[in-house]
Amino acid sequence: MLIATWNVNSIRTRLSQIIDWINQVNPDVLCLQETKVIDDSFPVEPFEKLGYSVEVYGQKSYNGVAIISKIKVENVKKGFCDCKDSDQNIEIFLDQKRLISAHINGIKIINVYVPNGSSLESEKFEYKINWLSCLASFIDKQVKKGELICLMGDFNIAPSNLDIHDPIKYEGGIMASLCERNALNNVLKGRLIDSFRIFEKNNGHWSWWDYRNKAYELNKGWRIDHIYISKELSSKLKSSVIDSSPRANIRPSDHVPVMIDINLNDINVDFFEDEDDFFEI
DNA sequence: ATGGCAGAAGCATTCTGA
Repeated sequence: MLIATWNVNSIRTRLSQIIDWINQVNPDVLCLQETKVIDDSFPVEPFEKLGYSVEVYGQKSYNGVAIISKIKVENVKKGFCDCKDSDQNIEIFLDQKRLISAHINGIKIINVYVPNGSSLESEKFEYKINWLSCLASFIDKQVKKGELICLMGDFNIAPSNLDIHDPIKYEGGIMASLCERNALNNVLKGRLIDSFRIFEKNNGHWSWWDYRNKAYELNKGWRIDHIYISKELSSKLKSSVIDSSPRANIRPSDHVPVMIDINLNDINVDFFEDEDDFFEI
């Protein structure tokens, strides 16, 4: 089962590139961020023609997430709908469409577009940290329900200095601060694993290059797009890779796809047994 | 140290992103 995530920076501008990439890679599930369209304007037909169903949660101009899947999608949820008793007031998160989740093949697929935060002094930074706190509550709930989780998307955080081309220059700044890394680790709590780091321990692997200053030509990138999986899934993981090739396209997104290949042959049975246990509680 | 590039809205220029 191939599961991918890609911040496409406008679904309408990037549509043909996304279709080309799907035809090359043939993912089972593709999670998109920064679609930048209201749901009625999302171009669903090109995906449906290729045998995919499309679930969208978007808004005008900014943000917007979508799940595109060849496998049956169930129990679609939009936003932090399961966080009512957390210590966060989720009302402030309702107008920014940044999270969509669903069950696919017995796995809870959670697609996120984490706020950028602008700078550490900004009000947007506080929003980012609060948003991540709410995400932590959301994940806590899923774990308590016994879900197997695949949490992916644009996190706008480099988890370690290995994930920045020049960690000295950017140390402590936006996307690299201890505050953001702590907030991310509070989401993961050790129970969700960075799939990419299971296979690759070295630096030099980027998922985003700034449009400015010839960042791509100079390979000055960051790894800020991630796929986190439940510990229980890690032994089933066959690969986790970043496909940097679409960054060389004409008019590319500034992000590239990240994907995992996971062997689900013997997972569903275990999962549904666990689910029965859960419902008896 | 600073500015730089891209997309949306909408028609000149501003806002936002990372």
